[in-house]
Amino acid sequence: MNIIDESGILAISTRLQRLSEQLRKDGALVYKSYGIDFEPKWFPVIYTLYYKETLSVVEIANEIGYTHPSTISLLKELEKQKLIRSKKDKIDERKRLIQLTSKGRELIEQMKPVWEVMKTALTQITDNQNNLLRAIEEAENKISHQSFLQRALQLKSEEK
Amino acid sequence: MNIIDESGILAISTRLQRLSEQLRKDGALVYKSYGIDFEPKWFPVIYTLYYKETLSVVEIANEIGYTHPSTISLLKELEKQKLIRSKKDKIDERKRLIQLTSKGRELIEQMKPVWEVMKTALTQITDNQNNLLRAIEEAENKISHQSFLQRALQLKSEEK
DNA sequence: TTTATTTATGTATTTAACTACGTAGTTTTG
DNA sequence: CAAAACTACGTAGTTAAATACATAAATAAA
Repeated sequence: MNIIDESGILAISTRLQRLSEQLRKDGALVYKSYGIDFEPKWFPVIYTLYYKETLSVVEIANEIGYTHPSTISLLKELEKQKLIRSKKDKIDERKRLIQLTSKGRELIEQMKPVWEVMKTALTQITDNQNNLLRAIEEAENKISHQSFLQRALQLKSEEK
Repeated sequence: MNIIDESGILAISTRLQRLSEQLRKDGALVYKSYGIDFEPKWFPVIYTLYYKETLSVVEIANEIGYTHPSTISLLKELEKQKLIRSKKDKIDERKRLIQLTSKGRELIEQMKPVWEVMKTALTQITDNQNNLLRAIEEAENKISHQSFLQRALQLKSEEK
C-alpha cells in the first residue's frame, strides 16, 4: 500500500476523485462494447430529461448539480448528437426549453439493458460491508446540515 | 431529491466527483482560515515526501496515483513555493530526485494541528452507518480483482 | 558493441469542470 | 410606471487533470 492510501481520511478527496474517474472511464468502454455512441458525462442530462420531459437550462443544471455554463456545454454536445432539441419559452422569453428528440428516446431504450448490466456490475463493486452509495448519501446528508468548513471552524474555535 | 440522486448507482461517478470537489474546496478554505498558504491538491505530494524523503518524479506519480505530467506540474508549483527542491541522481542521470526543503518541513509542522482538525471534521462527516473511507477501500479492492469493465463484459456474455 | 527496447522526464494539447462577467428579459418596489 | 433588483442564458478565460508525443539515458539483446 502507498503512503496516500495510508494517510487515510486526509486524502479522501483525492481517492473519491480517482475512483470516480476509473468508473467513468470504464463506463465509456462499456457503452463502446455495445456499439453505443454515448459518453458517461451525458448521463445526468439525458436521464433527467427522460424523467422530466421539458426543462430549462438552469433547471437542468440544478438537477444534475453542475453550474449552468457546464450544463450549456453538455447541451451543445447533445444537440450536435441530435439527442436533444430546444425551443424558446413563449411565456418567459429568456428561457430555453430542452427536450429529448425521438433519436434521444430511442437511444435510451437501446441503453436500458446496458444500464441494467452496469447496475449489476456497480452493485458488485460497491455493495460491501460498507455500501458506497449509502455512505455517499450519509456523508452528503451530514454536509447539508453542516459543511466540512463549518465543522472545521467550529473545532478550531472550541480548541482555543 | 433530484432525479440524479434518485437514479442511484448509475450516477455514482458524478456523485463521487461532486463530493470530492466539495471537500477539496472547503479544505482550501480551512487552510486559509489558519492563515496557511497551501492548496489541497499539493497534499498528496507533500505528505508522500514527508514519509519517503527522497523520490523521483515517476515514483511520486505512482505513490499519489497521478500521471507523471500532472505530477510534474504539481512539482513546479511546489518548487515555486520553495517547499521542495530537486537534484539529479548521480547514478541514473535521467532521474530527478525530489525532497522537501526546510521551509517545506516547517510548513508541515505548522499544518499538523490543522490536519488533526480536518481529520476530526472529516470523520464526523464520513463515519456513519456506512463508513465512506472503508466503502472506498472495499470498492477499490473489488476493482483491483476485477474492474468495472471486466465485470460488465462478463455479465454481457453470460446474458446471451 | 552496435542496435533495440525500456525507462524517466518533459512539453504540447485536450478535456471537463469551474469562476467571472455581460446582456437581456422579468419581477418587485418606491 | 420608472428604476432597481433579480433571473436566465451565454461567452471568455482559468484550472487541474488527462493523453499523446518527443528526447535522452540506461539496459538488454543480437
